[in-house]
Amino acid sequence: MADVSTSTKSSTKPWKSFQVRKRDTEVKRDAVLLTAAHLFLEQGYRRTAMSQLADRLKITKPALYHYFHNKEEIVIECYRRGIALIESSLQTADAGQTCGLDKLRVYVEAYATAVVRYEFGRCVAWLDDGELSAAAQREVRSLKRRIDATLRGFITEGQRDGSIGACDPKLAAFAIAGAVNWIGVWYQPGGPLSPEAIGRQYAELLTNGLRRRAENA
Amino acid sequence: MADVSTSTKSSTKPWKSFQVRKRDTEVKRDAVLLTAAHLFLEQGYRRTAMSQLADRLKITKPALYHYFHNKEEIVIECYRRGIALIESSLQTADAGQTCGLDKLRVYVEAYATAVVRYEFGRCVAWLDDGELSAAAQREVRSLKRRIDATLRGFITEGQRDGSIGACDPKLAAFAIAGAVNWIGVWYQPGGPLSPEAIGRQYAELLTNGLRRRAENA
Amino acid sequence: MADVSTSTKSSTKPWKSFQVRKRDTEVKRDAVLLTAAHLFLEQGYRRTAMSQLADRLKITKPALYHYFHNKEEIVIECYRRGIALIESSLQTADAGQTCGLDKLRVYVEAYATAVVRYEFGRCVAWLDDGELSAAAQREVRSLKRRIDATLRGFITEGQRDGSIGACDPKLAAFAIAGAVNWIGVWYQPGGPLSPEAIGRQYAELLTNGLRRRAENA
Amino acid sequence: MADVSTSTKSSTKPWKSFQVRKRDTEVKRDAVLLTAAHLFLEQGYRRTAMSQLADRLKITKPALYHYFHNKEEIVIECYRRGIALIESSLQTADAGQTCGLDKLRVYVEAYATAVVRYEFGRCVAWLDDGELSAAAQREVRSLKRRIDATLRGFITEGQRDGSIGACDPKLAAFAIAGAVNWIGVWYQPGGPLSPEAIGRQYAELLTNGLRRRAENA
DNA sequence: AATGAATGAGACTTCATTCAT
DNA sequence: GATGAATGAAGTCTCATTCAT
Repeated sequence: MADVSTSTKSSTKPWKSFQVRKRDTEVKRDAVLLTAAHLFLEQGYRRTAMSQLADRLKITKPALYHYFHNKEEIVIECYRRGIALIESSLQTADAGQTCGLDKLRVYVEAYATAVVRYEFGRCVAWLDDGELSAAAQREVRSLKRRIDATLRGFITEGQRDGSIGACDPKLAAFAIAGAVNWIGVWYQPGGPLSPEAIGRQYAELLTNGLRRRAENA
Repeated sequence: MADVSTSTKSSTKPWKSFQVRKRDTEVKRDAVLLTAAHLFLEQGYRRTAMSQLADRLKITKPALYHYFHNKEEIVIECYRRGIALIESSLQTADAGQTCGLDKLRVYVEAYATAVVRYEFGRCVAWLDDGELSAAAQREVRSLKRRIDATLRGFITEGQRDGSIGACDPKLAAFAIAGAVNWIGVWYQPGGPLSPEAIGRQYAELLTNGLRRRAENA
Repeated sequence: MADVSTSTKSSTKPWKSFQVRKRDTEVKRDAVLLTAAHLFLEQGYRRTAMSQLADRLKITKPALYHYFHNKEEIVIECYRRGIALIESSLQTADAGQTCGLDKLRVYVEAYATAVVRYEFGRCVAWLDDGELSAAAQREVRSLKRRIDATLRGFITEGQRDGSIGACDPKLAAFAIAGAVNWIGVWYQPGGPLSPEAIGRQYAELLTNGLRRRAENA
Repeated sequence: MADVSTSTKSSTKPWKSFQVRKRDTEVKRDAVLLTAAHLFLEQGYRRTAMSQLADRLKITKPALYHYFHNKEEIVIECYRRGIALIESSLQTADAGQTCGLDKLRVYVEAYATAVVRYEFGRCVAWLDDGELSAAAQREVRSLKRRIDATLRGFITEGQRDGSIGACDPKLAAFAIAGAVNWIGVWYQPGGPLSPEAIGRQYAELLTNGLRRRAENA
């Protein structure tokens, strides 16, 4: 922020242009969201006080209200970003697989990788949407239901095409989603494993299980 | 309430014996805990107000403080009961299996069944221990660590004895624990599946995976 | 409160009976309302802070919330009491007059007297109902409309029976209601004139005007 | 906005002359005051936020502070304009009447007409001067006292010259002022009655009353 | 054992106002 | 002159907890 003058292209103007200021605002909104996501993941939505958030950002409490109307709007935006990130991650996942089990594996890998990689993804996965207003809940639950439906769909498909054994698709989908969502509880950025590695192992475990397989271990 | 003495069956004693009174107290403490567990699971610890708990029990708020010193003591006791229930469930699980994979399967089945069956088990699995005091956290985390260690131990053992394929034991244990703990999020008593059935399926899925197996599907 | 023991009938009981305690609560609720009415009339609803109210009552702020759910509930109750007092005052007013002008005079006298006599009446007359929630506004405006309709009705009746001269009944009703409602602005209890005297003079002025009349001055 | 110079008619001058600029400023100050008066009358001084005022004027909040030092200065200026308008209306009223009653009638008509006609007049009549600082209050109350004194003076004069009957001049003045001030509560510009018509009827009612008079009905 | 009343700490939010540009 | 950003003070309300009875 100190060397803003050097970062603007035209050095002829003595004050920040609208563009720059608007960009600044966006940057700060993003900073608020990211810090909030961290705090929410650390402590939960309820226990995170606006003053804490303000302190960590080194701004005053009312300044937060410059960027967001209220506390809930902040979580909702975290959710929205997470939903978008997860959805775009999942879109790449449904192509080019031949059987239900393979589709499932690719899908789970994409989902798990997104949850690991993105703070906002972890918010969607882990935060308790019971805190949200009815309207906001609908938005979030719609995504979750879609993911759940996709999981069940692949499982049923796999059972039909013989790639997946007998099981209750509902229960299996719950187990898979649970394992992935739980990542939000333990994952700390900076560990030795890359998001992709974690995603791959999760997908492997949840589709093929732990048992050693003769053919493709 | 003034003439309680007349309402007891044995009119030989002018007031309830200590024994009876103590038993009454125990019964009420239990009722408090169970109701609290339900509320905590429904809404989370933070969002559950003491007044809500009192209302649902149809007693007054200060009466709660007769049975427990404070709100935290209530969760801690929920945790304790859950820990005890889970541990006793797990104790039966390590006997008579020959390979790591089998031990793991039996253990996971016992763990999942306990989480499904007991409200207090679900509290341990699902409630955020970040709400607890440092001392209480240690207690809870000790159990969780023990479970985690056992899971990892079985996985490593299975990898040594050839029953389990290559994978990161830490990650696999996280995935398993996550899937099971997540049960607290979706499980509602009264569904069509028994706790045992759910436990069995979870264990099956998390150890053998979804892939159809030629030999023993 | 110090001599409560002497005010309870049966001195045999060492603690206040439920009855007494309940009565105490009612007394305090009333005290809150009356103090609130005074403050609202002095400063308006908005400018009156709950802390001010608490201070004047020599209790703490949250104690107020023991008696009323929120600030609005307090004004609403002031309004309700005022409405009841005014309505019962007005009920005695419609009997035994022969012409519209006389009915009007008696009615205005009753209304003005009620506004002077009762703090809560002045609240209804003077407080800005724009502060209230939609539901509460309906309640208040219903009364005001009823009063307005009655005034207009008497005026039209008087014009038909010849006791009242030509004028716009709507405008006349506004003028009368305005004069009476304005009492809330200037009236201070403890002045030399009794509420009845003020009511009588208001009614006289607003119906017969100031002009000296030969026949019955 | 950057090329304002090109949009002015006389392109001979590179920037607006002081005169023009001063006039612009005056125009905008006036716009602020009028909009503020409307908002204050609709919602009261307290409930009207500076941001609301800025929004309705389609300018930013700090821009308001270019024209006025603070919120209070805005109301005070509304009051001042209202006072001026009312006073000049009243000055025309004391001429050429022979008895106290007639003087009163003409005065009341002028007062009522001014309150109806001018937003700022209604501000003086209706706004609660309790919001103002001590200094500002003195200014406003001085006007109100003057009006009150004049009303009382005419009433006493009328009682001496026989045109007005027996009554408490103080009370009568209150009633008259109240009826007129209350206009601010219900009057909406654009109704069927002209300000003059309303003023005349008010004056008639408040001096001669409603009773039909044989001689000059 | 149990109650109604009360409290202190702290949460979220609003708003008039000012600052740097 | 005007803007976006920021602030301090204050307000309403919640809630775990305690006191006197």
